Amino acid sequence: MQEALKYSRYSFLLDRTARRVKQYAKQRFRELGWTITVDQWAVIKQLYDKGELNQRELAELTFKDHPTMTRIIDLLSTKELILRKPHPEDRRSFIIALTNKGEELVKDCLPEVQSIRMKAWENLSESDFKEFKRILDSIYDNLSL
Amino acid sequence: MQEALKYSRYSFLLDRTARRVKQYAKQRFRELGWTITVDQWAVIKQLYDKGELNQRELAELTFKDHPTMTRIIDLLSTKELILRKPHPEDRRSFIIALTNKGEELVKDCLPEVQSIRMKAWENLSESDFKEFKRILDSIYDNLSL
DNA sequence: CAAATATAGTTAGTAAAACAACTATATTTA
DNA sequence: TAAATATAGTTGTTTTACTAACTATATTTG
Repeated sequence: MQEALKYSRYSFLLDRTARRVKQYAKQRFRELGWTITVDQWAVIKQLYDKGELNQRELAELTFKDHPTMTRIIDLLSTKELILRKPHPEDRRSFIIALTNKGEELVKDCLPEVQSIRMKAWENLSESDFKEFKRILDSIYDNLSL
Repeated sequence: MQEALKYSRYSFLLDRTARRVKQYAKQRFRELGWTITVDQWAVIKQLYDKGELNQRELAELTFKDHPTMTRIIDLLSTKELILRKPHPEDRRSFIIALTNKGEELVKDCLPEVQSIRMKAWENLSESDFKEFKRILDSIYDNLSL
């Protein structure tokens, strides 16, 4: 089965490219003197877009698991970019809110993040984007539980 | 600039899908009772295909950095799947070789790994694969240093 | 209502990624 | 040849991923 060998390569390409994208963003973040990581950015960006959320909601939106989210939240709290507020009706839960400092940071960084993201997409078209999304979603769904 | 917002999504999709692919393979490895990780597999598969290599060559082939390779090699050595042999002409370097046990493991696992890899590709075509590869390579190159 | 179950979040362990700083050895060049 | 530079690999630190096991609180059900 020659096909198997060939399609086995997609996972390598996928992993390699995903790591490069993250590495590139991480490096630019560093160069710009930002003290947050790319994954931390994803969280505060969600809070900026959607407003206050609990940890479960943040985990679902960013496709991270709960322990990972706990730790990212811990780090963002230490940096005083977000705040854990007790949930008024559910004592198991926290409401996560951006601080003023966190909101300022998102506003300041947003244009630069967009240009970092655009960089990867140079020389690619609108229809490439659609194809790419379709194929990624298909892979994702094929492996869903 | 509406485009920036939209293309910012590709990195999320990419990261999410790459993680799912790795997670799926990891879970299948577990279910099959295999004691190696997906990244460890990538290393012993290279050795199986290409024969003895040094750590630098393995790092380049798998697109991992040297510290990461050192640690994967350490783990595979502990499991006695590979062997670090001194390089006859360069005392800084090691030659990494599969043990018999390592070679047996690759032979035993290969068909199942291929079927794990094929699973992701269900409902996708030959030309999808070409498009996918082209776009991933383009992103990778756009972000190269 | 009490017991069983589900949910929100945390902690612990292992693996991996990225970076910096390091040791040891080779190679280049002044 | 001695000094400078390059290369192979290691170690330490931080962050993230995933799993399992855990605490505390809510909800369901018998």
